[in-house]
Amino acid sequence: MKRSKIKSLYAAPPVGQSVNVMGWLKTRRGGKKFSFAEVNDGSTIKNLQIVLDNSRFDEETLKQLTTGACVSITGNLVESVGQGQPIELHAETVTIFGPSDPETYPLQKKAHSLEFMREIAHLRPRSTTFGCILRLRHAMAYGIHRFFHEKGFFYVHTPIITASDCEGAGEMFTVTTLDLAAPPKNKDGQVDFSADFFGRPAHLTVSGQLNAELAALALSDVYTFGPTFRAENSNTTRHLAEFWMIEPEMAFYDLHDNMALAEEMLRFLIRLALEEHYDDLDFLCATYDEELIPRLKSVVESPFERCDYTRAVEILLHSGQSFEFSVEWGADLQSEHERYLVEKHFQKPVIVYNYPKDIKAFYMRQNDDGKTVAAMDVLFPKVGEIIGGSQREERYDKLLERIRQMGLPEENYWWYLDTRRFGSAPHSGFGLGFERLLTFLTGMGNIRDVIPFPRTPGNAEF
RNA sequence: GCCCGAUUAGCUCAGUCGGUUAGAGCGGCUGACUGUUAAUCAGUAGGUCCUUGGUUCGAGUCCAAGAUCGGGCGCCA
Repeated sequence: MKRSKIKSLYAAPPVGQSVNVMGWLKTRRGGKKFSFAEVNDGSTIKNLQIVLDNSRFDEETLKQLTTGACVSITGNLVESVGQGQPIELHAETVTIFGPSDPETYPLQKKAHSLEFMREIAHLRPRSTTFGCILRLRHAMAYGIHRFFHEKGFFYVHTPIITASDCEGAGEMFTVTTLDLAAPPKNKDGQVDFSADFFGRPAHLTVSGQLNAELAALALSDVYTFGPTFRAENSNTTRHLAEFWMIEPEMAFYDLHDNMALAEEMLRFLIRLALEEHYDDLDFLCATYDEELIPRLKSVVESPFERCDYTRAVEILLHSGQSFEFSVEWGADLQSEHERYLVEKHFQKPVIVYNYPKDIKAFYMRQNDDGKTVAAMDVLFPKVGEIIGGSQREERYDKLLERIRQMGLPEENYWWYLDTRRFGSAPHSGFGLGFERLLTFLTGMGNIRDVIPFPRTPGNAEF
């Protein structure tokens, strides 16, 4: 018999028919005559209740129906007599694929702390919470491709291994095949990377942006969506050493077009989650954060605030709030400042734009005022900065000037500068941190709980 | 990297002023129960009190160092 997924049984119950389900037991309740088990196969948050007439099964089989066991059950699907579920399966045959010793299986039929589940990351996909998160993570990945595809964007694959440091800042992981115990040295005693695999120093990418720009200056609208790596010693609930980033890059977009696209995408994705994955969100809302669904709805329903940096500074200076870090034109906004703007002053997502040029990257387009660049950050409640982007500097001379001013190795950027020498075009783009989006969407307080296998300083288990 | 806090049973935690035999709930196991919903009821097992050193007649409790975890900040997405 063909196996049915539980999601499809709930969607269109074949009541009165014989069906087969396969999955993992969440719990079993035993009685003298009947036993009740709940099986979950991950296709949906919902479990299917299995009813077993104890007299039909040998004791050994019933004994092996423990929390965590993997089973295949065939039987008659019927409308449930009991309250709490519309349908249930009256078991006729039971096969135990993988028993699970209840004394040592770490996931019990009770709530566990998120901290504990991080320690059992190899088993936490079996938990209800992580099942929700993995389904939502998929939904957002799919939604991102769908959003861009429907707008005529092309998905480009930018390299994971790179010899350039995109922003001239940020610690990178080195990629090498040299013998670390005895690397070849040159005359000056430095490691001789000409003997390395790539014949030069190589790193894991911190951003696909520069490569995406190359594609945008041919295909007009493109995006990358891939893993990125930062070797920063960041110990927060918002940072990972390995994370996924979505980076669209669009020719002929100015900063305001860029902001409009970012807003449209975020609202599209959150609406998608609310419409198609309400079950999962509802569980997370009830379990972890009762404000979750209202917050998601408010983002979908009300437009984001636009606020230029200079005005943001004015608002903060006149806020009457005392901040740990003082507010001053020219300094970057601190977390506490961003939080005030989003959560207190505007009470909705805010896009801050036109930042002082000295605190932003070399590739951002200089504004006519000579002081600011066409940068923008999308700030969300609870999670803070979720997107950073800009209109790119398309003028060769201005770009080269910034590279030199910032002391970057000009020779590394010859190919990037070439795009400004041949058919340069105004263009813009941004980077969305995938896990930050998921942190916001799921209401999880820690970014380590929205990625299957988090990599952070000192932690690469699993 | 900086600043706080925590670490006691499988999990979540309590443990008073330093005192003799370290507790609870949940989970597990055993049994009872005619359809249960994180079932209920009864019983039962389960401990390197993070590690090392120190103070003390005596340390889960006080002190120091270290480890690990958590939160905040910085860097950013």
